[in-house]
Amino acid sequence: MDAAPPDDDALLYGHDPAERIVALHPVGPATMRLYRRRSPTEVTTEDVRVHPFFFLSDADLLRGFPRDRFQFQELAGRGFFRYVVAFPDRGAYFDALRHVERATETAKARPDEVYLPGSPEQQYLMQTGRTLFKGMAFDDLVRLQLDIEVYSPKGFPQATVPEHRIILVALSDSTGWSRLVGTPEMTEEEVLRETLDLVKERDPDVIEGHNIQSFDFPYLFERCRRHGVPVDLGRDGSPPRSYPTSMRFAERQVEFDAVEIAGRHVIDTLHQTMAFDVFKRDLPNYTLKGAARYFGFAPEGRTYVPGDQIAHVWDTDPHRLMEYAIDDATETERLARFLSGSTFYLTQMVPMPYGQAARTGPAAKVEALFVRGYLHARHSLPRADFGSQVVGGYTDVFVTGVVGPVVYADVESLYPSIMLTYDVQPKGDALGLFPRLLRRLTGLRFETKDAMREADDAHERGELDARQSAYKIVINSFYGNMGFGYALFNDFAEADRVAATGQDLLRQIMRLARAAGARVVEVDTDGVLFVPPDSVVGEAAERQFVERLSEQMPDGIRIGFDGRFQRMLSYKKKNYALLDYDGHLKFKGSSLVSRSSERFGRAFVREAIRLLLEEDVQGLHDLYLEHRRRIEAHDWQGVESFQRTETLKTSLADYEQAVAAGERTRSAAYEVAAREAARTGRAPRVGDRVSYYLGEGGGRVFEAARPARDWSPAAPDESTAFYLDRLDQLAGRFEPFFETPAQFRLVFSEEDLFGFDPSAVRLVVRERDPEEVEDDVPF
DNA sequence: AACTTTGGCGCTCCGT
DNA sequence: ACGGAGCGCCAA
Repeated sequence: MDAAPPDDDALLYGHDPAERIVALHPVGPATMRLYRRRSPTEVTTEDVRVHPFFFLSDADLLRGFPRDRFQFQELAGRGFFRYVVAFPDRGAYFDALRHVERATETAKARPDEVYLPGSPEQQYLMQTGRTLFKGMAFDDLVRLQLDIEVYSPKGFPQATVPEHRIILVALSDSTGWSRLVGTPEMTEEEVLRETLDLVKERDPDVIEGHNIQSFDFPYLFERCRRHGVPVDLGRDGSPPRSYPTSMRFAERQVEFDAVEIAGRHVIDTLHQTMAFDVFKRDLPNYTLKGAARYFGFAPEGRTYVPGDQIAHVWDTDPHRLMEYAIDDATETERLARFLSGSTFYLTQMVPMPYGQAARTGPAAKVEALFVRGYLHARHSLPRADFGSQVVGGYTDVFVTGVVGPVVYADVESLYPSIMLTYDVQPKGDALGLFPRLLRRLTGLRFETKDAMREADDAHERGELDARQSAYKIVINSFYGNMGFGYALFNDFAEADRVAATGQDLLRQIMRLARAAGARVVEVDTDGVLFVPPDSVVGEAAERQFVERLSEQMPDGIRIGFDGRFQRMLSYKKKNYALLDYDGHLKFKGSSLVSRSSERFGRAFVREAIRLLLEEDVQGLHDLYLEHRRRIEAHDWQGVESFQRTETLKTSLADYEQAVAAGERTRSAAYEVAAREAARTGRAPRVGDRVSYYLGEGGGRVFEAARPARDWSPAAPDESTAFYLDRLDQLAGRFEPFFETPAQFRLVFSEEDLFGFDPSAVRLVVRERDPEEVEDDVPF
């Protein structure tokens, strides 16, 4: 089977036949340039006329605006946005927006009587029903990787410091080509000119780099500006454009100036890595090397050069730095190949340029699909409802302590299944696109997964996997979109109905499992962890047990077997550890594995849990004493062992303002960042990570905190008292696992006047009866 | 300007 | 000493 997706579904893949547009960008007030791939190397251009447009609630709002400067059409249906208004050029478009703004007399820049469907490119794709990359496979793209090396003898490289300069640029592309630019004899200007010439010569569709948006590109452009080298990287010879934007990865926000290059796409593998980790929560860090090692993409025996030694290595052994740079480019290519497949396939569905699809969240993509569908049907659009969703997933824990064996069963695609089975549809969706799209996407995903299973070529399997995960992303976003306050097609009551039905189903599963003799340990949203009845022994029997549960579910709801474990340490809701049959421990929840804990603390908790699972009381006591000893002796691997690292969520100015207003209290990370900024003159950015430790001298944490890099093993000045407290605090988590608090204290203390006797200590399992909470379901 | 949701735990600060 | 509030990180 061809890895290219179907293109016969207008709703999903647009209304035009396959045409292989790889890029587009506005070139005038009323034109858009299309870049079409004709062959692996030939890209043709074509200028087309565009009509910037918006949706409007009331035609009267344009009364008095010159009639020859716009066209409008009344849309069908009783939606809120009942008119679509198109303009001959972007000047008229913006004039009209200002006109409407005045007419509505609101101070807001965007009166809510207008709906603006995205960037010019997105508008073009929406109104023509086109998509990018149609009929293409991922490998049809030419992707170029770029990695710069900067000479900065001391301190962080800064483009504005004259003596910091670009010495080396590694370039490679997806055809296997690669090149290094830079020798000790070359001037920076020569390096810059050759780099730009090579990029233009390779004519890539996509430029990729790790942190390229915030480091490589801004740095490169600034140095070019200083040398008067024109940055004509656009396919039309235009310079890059940039605009401030931000991306969110779960709780983390990253702000940067997004770079756009005419006719090409810019993909930052740092962002892709962070997006990946939102689901995995497993990466050691987000550096190129860290991510490459995690995924197994590091070239065998690759060269490593620590950042602060780049200048030194360049002076003494330039070839080593060259190997290092090309290894970086290789890793970037592998990372991008692995991480961008699903976005590539999303771009074939959603009317958005590739770079935009990589930057926006899933809700924006679902909305774009809906708006294109409604525009094509010439149907009016609903308005976003005010309010919020109330109901969420059901979570509870009934057993704490060490139990086993344990089986995890979950409802497959819980929310999508509910939405399909119970005919969920947001109230604004007059055309019924929601169920149609959901059904079609689900069908395509199953087809793709089937094809993936049958594919014998690993490469083809990879492509199909990327495609099915693109479907999955969109499918799962349908639910989130309904509960999103700014979504046109939101419906909080309907979102609540989905969540409440999910709760209902989960309680049903619990009852069935208990009735069949299982002990339910913990439930969370769509899955149940339970100890199977004594009669169920071995994987085959366990699977059969789950299958019987599944058979008792309503049609359309399937329960899957999602794992089996030797033992489990159940702590609290959403917090537990699982020991699989290979002896691997898996941790869940922030109280056991949070990255905000110090490394030594995480290691302590990990080892303690392993010992608890083995019921090794003597081992626990020894472990505790060993950690105490190390803290008292300053016996660390380095400051990394006990530093805390936090992400700055707001600017220092906003933080100070919030503190002054009494909206929040002072916090160590911001205080350390502020002191550092005052010292170095370099203001920290939102999303920056700050590492600090607690110095001796006491006081509140935010007062005693010191920058991690100031710590020296030669003169260790961390607060031993604080870290001993910290150890006890962490040990305190284990108290409920012991028969009595006194027994717990015996294990986690130094008092062994009469010697430590583990036989006096007993671990317990505490159990609560689920019936007592099984009240009526809210609906 | 852009923005998916609710549920949960632990740490820190600060007022009482 | 205790408990609420804010925040960061995590599960799904």
